[in-house]
Amino acid sequence: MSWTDDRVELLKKMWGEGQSASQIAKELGGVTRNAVIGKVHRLGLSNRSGGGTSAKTEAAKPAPETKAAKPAAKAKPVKPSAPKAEPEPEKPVAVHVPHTRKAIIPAGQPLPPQPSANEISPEALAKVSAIEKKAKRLTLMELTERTCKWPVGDPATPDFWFCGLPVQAGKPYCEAHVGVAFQPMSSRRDRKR
DNA sequence: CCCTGATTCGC
DNA sequence: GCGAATCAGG
Repeated sequence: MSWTDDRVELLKKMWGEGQSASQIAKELGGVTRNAVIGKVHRLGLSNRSGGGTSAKTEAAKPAPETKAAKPAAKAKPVKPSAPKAEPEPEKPVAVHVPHTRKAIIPAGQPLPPQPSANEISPEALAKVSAIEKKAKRLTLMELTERTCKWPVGDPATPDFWFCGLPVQAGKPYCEAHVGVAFQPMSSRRDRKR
């Protein structure tokens, strides 16, 4: 397969839409994701401009050493990683409070934040509902590093299970559940005084 | 282990 | 120009 004008155009389009290289390669057919990435670079649109997703602006390497001489001493340049001060409220796994049970939470204690009690995008919820039909229904011990750890059901009930669908990129949940687990930010100023 | 993009280099 | 192999990371 060659990069016809048509295919290049589709490549540009999909890349602009934030599609992954593998996705694009699959769509195009006859090429691998490497080919796509290589082409993207050659086209000079390596950076997804326009406020895309994670735009990696890799700083220029001070020493573009050749591959021939790279023993093991990896000169680590300075890492100007800005200190992220994001108080992201990560929800602990398996701490979902069963609404039906009554004696698990000590009396007088404030309830831990429940994700389901929040106002989540209806679309995200629908996505979750849909995804839960396909869930693998894993038990706690079946969970691995790459299975979605989203709990479903009442922990005090036989039909309690974890989503178990493949997670993505180090996140604890699958794509759908990440959507509801990590709230952007909202409905926090109800503490209006 | 799955995925992602980035880079290199023989072709 | 092309893309597999490799690198680097989530």
